[in-house]
Amino acid sequence: MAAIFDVKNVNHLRPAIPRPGTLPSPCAACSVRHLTLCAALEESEVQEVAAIVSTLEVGAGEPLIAEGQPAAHVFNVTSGAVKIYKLLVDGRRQMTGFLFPGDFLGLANDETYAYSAEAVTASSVCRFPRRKLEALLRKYPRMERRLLSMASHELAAAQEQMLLLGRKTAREKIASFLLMLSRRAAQRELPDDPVSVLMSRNDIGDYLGLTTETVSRTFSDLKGKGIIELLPAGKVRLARRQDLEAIAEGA
Amino acid sequence: MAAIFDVKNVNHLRPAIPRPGTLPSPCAACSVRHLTLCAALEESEVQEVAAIVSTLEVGAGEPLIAEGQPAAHVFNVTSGAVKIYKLLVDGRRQMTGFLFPGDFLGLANDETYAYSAEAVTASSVCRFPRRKLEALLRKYPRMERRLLSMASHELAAAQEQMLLLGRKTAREKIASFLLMLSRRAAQRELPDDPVSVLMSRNDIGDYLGLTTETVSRTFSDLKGKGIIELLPAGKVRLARRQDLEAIAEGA
DNA sequence: CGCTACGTTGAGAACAATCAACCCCGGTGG
DNA sequence: CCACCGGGGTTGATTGTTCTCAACGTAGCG
Repeated sequence: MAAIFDVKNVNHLRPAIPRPGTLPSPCAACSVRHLTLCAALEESEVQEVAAIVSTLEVGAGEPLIAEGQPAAHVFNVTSGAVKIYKLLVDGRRQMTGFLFPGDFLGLANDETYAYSAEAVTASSVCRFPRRKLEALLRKYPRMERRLLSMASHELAAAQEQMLLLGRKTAREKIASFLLMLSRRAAQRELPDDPVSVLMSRNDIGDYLGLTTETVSRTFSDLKGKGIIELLPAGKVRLARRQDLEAIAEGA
Repeated sequence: MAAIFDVKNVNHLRPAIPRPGTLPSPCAACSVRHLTLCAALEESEVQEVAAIVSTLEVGAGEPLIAEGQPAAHVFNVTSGAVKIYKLLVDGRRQMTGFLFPGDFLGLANDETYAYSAEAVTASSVCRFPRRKLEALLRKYPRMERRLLSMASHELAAAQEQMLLLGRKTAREKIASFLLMLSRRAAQRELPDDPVSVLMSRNDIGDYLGLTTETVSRTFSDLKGKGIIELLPAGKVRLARRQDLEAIAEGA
């Protein structure tokens, strides 16, 4: 339990390619640009972004930001998977999101982060100093508009998640979760039917407001009914997607 | 139960002052401007906003927007209280927010609203045609920045609410709810200690992921312990705010 | 004056949490 | 090489918080 609090030290973040001076623009080859903030920019403008970002690699389980820390940076996930969460004083945890390539994190109202973030699997992120990004946003209103659009999308997702947390049963939550993963994989042109579930049962529980045991039991139950199949390496086949969708919507 | 579905017809929205031609600028006297989108604007620019808004009055319980409808307008609450919510197919409802003067609603990614909204008490709202507002945002980037700031604030609130829904007990939820109402009243310079709880037990339940009965029981319980006092007209005195805060945070 | 909507309280049921045992796997060190 | 350990996952038994069903009180309104 104590381990969840070990999110203070963010010093083990390492630059991806530790060869200053020989760095090619990390943005030029960015494979998720069409999904991110930078989708709003012309090729030439991307250069300016490249000038202010650092690319970082984070190992599985390593912290990226911690709730309450000064919000100095904004991040963009470029590979892997990141989880963001909030804690109660006694250690209860609520995952507020899983982030995949193209998703951003670190927007803050006041001067500190409102949540913690840590890598689920080995991941890379690009990091923008907040001040410099703000300057860039002022220069390129299209970029700001893009950010607003992304935030508004996040807001809609958050409301969907509130519906799930407040009103869905364990079964409905798991069904919704698998479909969400599948849809997001599809958006990124990754396999969406045997869908890859990278996070632990415990992480899933903390995302859905359930315990590990209930998550595990519910997976088994859905498997028993032939609605899903549990494959090796965390893959899940959505054998009867229609049924899964009906369950997710509360039918 | 069927009644919750009667949110289709939004034709009973009435202009506040049905005397076209003699309308004074509704924005000039706007008492919540410092809390809204328009906080970003100069006096002269507010004129341009005034040119595109309509002011509407909505009676208690009347719908404002319905999930799935074409998202033609964005709204700003100027008086009263509005609830926004999502429904499951069988009628289960999750309130995703209570809105007070200065709050906005109607941001949409795609072309339809992601949630329904209805007045809790008699309220007034100002309504922006979405297209025209977008044009204005393009013209005044400060306004767009203000909107981003409001959206990002909403996002933080949504994450806090996810923590509540997924991980707090009934007691903690009610304590958090009362403190939230108190804080928001204070922001608006309204009485924040005997705090005014305008919504029904059922609405509160649908906001906190509880049933009416549990909400009622939990209020009674907190009253029994001397932590709150239930006064007439839906007022609640936070007799021991410290304790309430400790409960809300899970201590 | 009776109706309906809302709130409160009680009794019992149910879903998910808790406590606990066990398995499997990968890593480590004897 | 294998025994040990720890983390993650599964399953079982039991508990408990919240839901459900039900009754009743009260206030507002036609």
